[in-house]
Formats: sequence, structure tokens, C-alpha cells
Amino acid sequence: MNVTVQGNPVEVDPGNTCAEALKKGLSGKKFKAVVACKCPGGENGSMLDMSSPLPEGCGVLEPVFAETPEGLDVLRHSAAHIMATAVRRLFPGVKVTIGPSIENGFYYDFDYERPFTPEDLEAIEAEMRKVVAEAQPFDRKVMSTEEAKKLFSDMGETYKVEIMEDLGADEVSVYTNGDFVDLCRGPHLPDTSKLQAFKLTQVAGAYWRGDEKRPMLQRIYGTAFADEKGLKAHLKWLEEAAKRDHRKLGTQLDLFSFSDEAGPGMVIWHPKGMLVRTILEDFERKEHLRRGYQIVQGPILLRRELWENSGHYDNYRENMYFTEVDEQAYGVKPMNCLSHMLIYKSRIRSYRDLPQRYFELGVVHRHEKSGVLHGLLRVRQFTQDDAHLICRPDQLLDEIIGIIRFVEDVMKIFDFEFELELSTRPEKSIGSDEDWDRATQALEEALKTLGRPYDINEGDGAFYGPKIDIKVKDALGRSWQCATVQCDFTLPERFDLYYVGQDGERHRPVMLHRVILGSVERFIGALIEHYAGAFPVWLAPVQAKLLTVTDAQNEFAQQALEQLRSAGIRAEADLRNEKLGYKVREAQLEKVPYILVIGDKEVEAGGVNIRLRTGENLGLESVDLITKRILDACSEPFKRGGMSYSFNYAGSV
RNA sequence: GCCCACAUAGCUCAGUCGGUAGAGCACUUCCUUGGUAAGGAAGAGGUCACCGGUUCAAAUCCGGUUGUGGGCUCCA
Repeated sequence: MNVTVQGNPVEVDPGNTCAEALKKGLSGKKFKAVVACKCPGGENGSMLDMSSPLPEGCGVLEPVFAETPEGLDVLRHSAAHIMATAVRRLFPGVKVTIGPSIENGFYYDFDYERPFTPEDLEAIEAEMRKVVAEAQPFDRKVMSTEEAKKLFSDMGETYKVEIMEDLGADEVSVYTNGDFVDLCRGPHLPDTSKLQAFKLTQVAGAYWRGDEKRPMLQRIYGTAFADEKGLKAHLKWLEEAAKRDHRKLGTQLDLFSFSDEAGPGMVIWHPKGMLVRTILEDFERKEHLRRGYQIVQGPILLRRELWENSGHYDNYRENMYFTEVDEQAYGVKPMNCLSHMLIYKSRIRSYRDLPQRYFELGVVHRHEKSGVLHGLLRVRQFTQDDAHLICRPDQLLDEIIGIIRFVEDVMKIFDFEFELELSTRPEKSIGSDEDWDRATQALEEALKTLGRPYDINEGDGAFYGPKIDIKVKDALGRSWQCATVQCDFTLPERFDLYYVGQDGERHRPVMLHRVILGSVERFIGALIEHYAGAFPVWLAPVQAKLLTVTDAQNEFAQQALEQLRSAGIRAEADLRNEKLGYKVREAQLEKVPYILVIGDKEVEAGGVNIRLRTGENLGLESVDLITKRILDACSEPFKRGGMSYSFNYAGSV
């Protein structure tokens, strides 16, 4: 029979393995880097072990190289098995559960009588190297589920038996390497020696099957790459990410802090951080007004009865703060929708009045579980750039498109890539099938109209309606959930919202909940990491810093400062009796975009010497020109989004 | 909330076998007037997160509480 390998027809015997066929089709050197193979025309078109016999009717056999995403997946999955092999050797009595490959690595969850320590991790890694040196072949066997259940229950591997019970299949595949047997779909490396570049990174607790009511297991995380170079690059990337940590930069740049006395999850904004925030919020107000939103504000405390009526008291109580004054109970708002609906209800609305778009920079409090708090990215008090759009059903599509376009425009300004996810009806939900279908269709149609790719999260919608989540990707490729658009049929019903139609009858509007940045706190946290603390000029708390060489230039520097400030530039002057090198160092560490040096030469020429925070020196320029240069740099990102913006935040922090 | 680890000056961190605390930066004062990432000297600054226990003696050992970090679950 004939098989095509990378375009080369190869003559093979019917009993040949995939490895034998690949070896014939590839040069010897290339073959070494193959970790598995694919038979696209075969029975299931899926990945195969190298030791598998050539599938029936397989015309094309594709090698899977270690450095490809699919190859890394195989490599990491095998690494998880190798880790389990080592753990079983070192810790008799340990029970294994599951060990998949994940982005950038792998993990395996174990059930053991005591927690693993960092020393254990070192020992496990050393033992893994032994298993690698032993070059144990990965051997695949298919057996009946019944047989496999007996095999694993004899070994005391109760978790594996549970997995098989849930699988409900007649047959399962089982992989053996050395004395380690694991229930696994595969495929795996030909043998353990193919794993060379790996490192165990951390131990952590994890619930069995992700369920907090089930036992807490111990998860060991590791990372593995096709070669040492890839591993080193990844470790370097981790270091770079740690340097960008917004919590660290928040302290270094004096933007914000947290305080034990104030309480966990409560941000204290310092002058520089608050200035960034103010600019961002003002930008949002202007953009919302420009796009036909109306700015509103509701109270932080609302009577408890209102929360009972909305369903929040029943469904969201454990996350809410309550207080009582004069025997009247109030709930602290975790969301902004209620007062927006009260505004809608404050008068009778005609079909001509719709859509109503209410925008609020709404301060909300959510009593999140203590373990989830994380810098600015997960806090208990935060400000949502929240809007509720109340519209007629026939307006739904246009409104959704408008929102996603808004998100696109805004993300362009920040140079953020983003991904879209559509979440559909969950099992526990309210509303009619008809409503759900219509809303889901509208969301999907909007996505299609915009021509952007999107993922579908089946059953991941809110209980009151389907939604689109927007995750932005930062400079390091990590994603953060920010914007979201949610359809809601419940609240208009519960609060009896209506409009008078052309027919003179009452009709039920649809409500859209949406945020663009998500929360101002989270977004700024993401921005800090995205820019590594070096804010673009329009957002930088200090845009220019004037440094004098000696105090002979102080008078000129004061004049230049006045000129910059009157042009709306946030400028400061460092007139201290310190050496220039020292002043430059401080300005660099503050990540000030324009460092303007003034010595005798500059005074004489009537200008400043420009040093950028990158270290680049642009030479001497008049104060007029540098003013224009800075203002141009401010509006540059807005041109990218087809917008314009004016600034006037002169002042000092 | 759960598992594990951690908590020392404003910041970053040392502190060995249990004997009442140290550095660098920052801060204050003085000297220094200098050209693109740290000029010099002196000074001030800590109830070693909090509560309890063991001990002649606790930053150090043990328990609890609070907070933080890494995960899990949840989420903007």
C-alpha cells in the first residue's frame, strides 16, 4: 500500500506502524523531532501514537513535530504522566486523578496524606529525570471499561474508577510506561526519553473536578518545551511579566495602595493614580455623550425591598453589603441597573423615546470571597463604566452592534487586541424560549455583521439572558475579562417596564446591560501591565519634567513650566540642588515621557534638551515646539480610533 | 470560602543554635553648583502584623486571629 508523508509517496507494508511509515517518508534528522502523527483521512482523523499500526485506509500521514502547538500538547501531556510516575515512586499510597496539558505547561492532581513541599518538588523533578533516562516506552492498550475498572480499583485508584463511571463508554484506552498505568486517551511520546526540557513550577490546592464541595487535591504545575531554548524563553517571559505586575508598579509609581486598616479589596487612590483615573473617566463621559448616551447617577444605598423585588436579595445576597438606619434596611448596590430602571419608570415612555441609554460611572460593592482578591484586578469596591440600554425588540440588533463598535474604537486607542465570546442559555435560567432565541440570535447576528471571529461558550450565559464577553489581550498575550454585553428579559418584567407603541398599547422593552472597560480599577490594572507602567502621553500623570543643571537656570525653567502648563500640559520642574544624573535617574524611574534638560546652553538658545523615557535624546528644541510635540503625542492614539480628543489637565501631582 | 506559603523601618530585604534589631534606597540637616540612571557627611526612623502559650529569656518555637502571595471555585 501507499501512504503520502509530507508530499512524498511511500511504499509501506500493511502491518507497518506509523513510526515506520514516517521514517521512510522523512529524512532521519527530521524524524527525531516527531512526537506523534495525524492521519487526516483515517477513521477519526485524530492524533495517533507513533507505535500505532497504520490505520485502515490511511492515505496521508502527517508528522506532528515537538515544537508545534499539537506537538507541545503531546509532550506536556506525557510530561504529566512522567511526573505521576515519579510521584508514585517517591510517595507510596498516593492516588492519581487527572493530569492534562495546559497553556504553557501541564499539571497533575494528586490525593496524598500530607501536602507537598518545595523540597518534594525538587525530589520529584530529580526522579522525573531518572524516568526520562530510563527511556520507558508509552504502551497503549484498549480494554473493556469493566476490565479497566477492575485494574484500577485493584490498584486503589478510586478516582480513575469514578472517571470511567462518568465516561459511560464500553471501551477505554490505558497507557503504561514502566510500572505506571494510567487511564488516558493519548496520544503520547514514543518513550519518556523524548522529554528533555521541563521544570516543575509550583504546588497548589485544587478541588476534585473543580467542585468546592469535593476533596481538596494537590496540584503540581510544571512546564515543558521542545528544547531548552524554548524553556528558557518561557522562564524569561515569566520574569518579564513579574516586572510588569501592576501591584509592584502601583507602589513604585505611587499610583495607589491597599491598607489593612481600610479593609481588604478596597483601593486607595494616590494623586498620580487618581489623575490617570480622572482622565480615563472624563474620556469615557465625552465618548458616551458623543454616542447618544445620557449620563446619570443613582444612590449607593437602596432600600432592601427593592433588592428583594429585583431578585438580587434571593440570588446575590451573600455578595452584598447591608446596613440599617432608623429601622430601615438598605442594601449597598452591587450593580447599577435598579436606579436606571427607576429613571426609565419616572415617566411614560413612547416607542419614539427608545432606545434610552443611561450611562453611569457606578461605584459598586461586592463582598467577594477573600481568596479571590487580587490587586486592582479583583476588588470589593469598584467603579463600573456601566450603561443600560432599554430598547424595543426591533432595535436590539443595532444597539448590540453599536456597543461592540464602541468597544472596538476604545480598544484601538489603548492598542489592545481582544477576543469575543458568546455565552448561551444555562441550565438554570428564567424567561421564555422565544425570548432566549431572539436575544441569542441578535447577539450572534451582531457578531456576524461585524465579521469578527468569536467563540461560543455553550450554557455559560447569565440566568437572565445570553451575553457577549470581550477579553482584551495585553502586550504579553495574557487576556483579561473587561467588556461585556448582556441581554436581560427578567428585570423589565419584574419592574414592569413598558413603552406605549404605535398601536397605543403597552409593550415590554428589552434591556441591555453593558460595560466597555468593565471596571475602571481592573482596566487600569490591565493598562499598567500592558504598558509596563509607561503610560501613553495622554494618560501619563506627569507628561514632562524640566530638569535644571544648576540653579542658574531656575528662572528660565519656571518660565518654561508656565508656558507648558498654560498649553494644558502636565509638567513639573525639578529645581533641587542635585546633580543632573540624579534628576535624570529619578525622572526615568517615574517613566515620565519627556525629560527636558535645561543648562546654560539651552537658556542661551531659549529651548530645552529633550530626552525620552526610552533613553533616546532628541536634542535641543524651543519651548513652542516641544509643546506642540507633546500635544501631538496626546492625540496620536485617537487618530488610530478615528476620534479626536482635547486635553486640559495641567497641574501637578 | 478551601489548600499551601509568607508577614522585620516609607520601599527592597538581611537577621545563623531562642539572649530585647541591621543594610541599601527614601526622609531631615550640612557640605557640594554639577551636562543625561545614584557626589559626600551626619541625623532621625521599628511594640519585629495582632492575641495567647512554652521558656529565666521569643522577631526566632507552638496555637489562634488578621492581612498578603500562588492556586482552586467564583467574577467586572
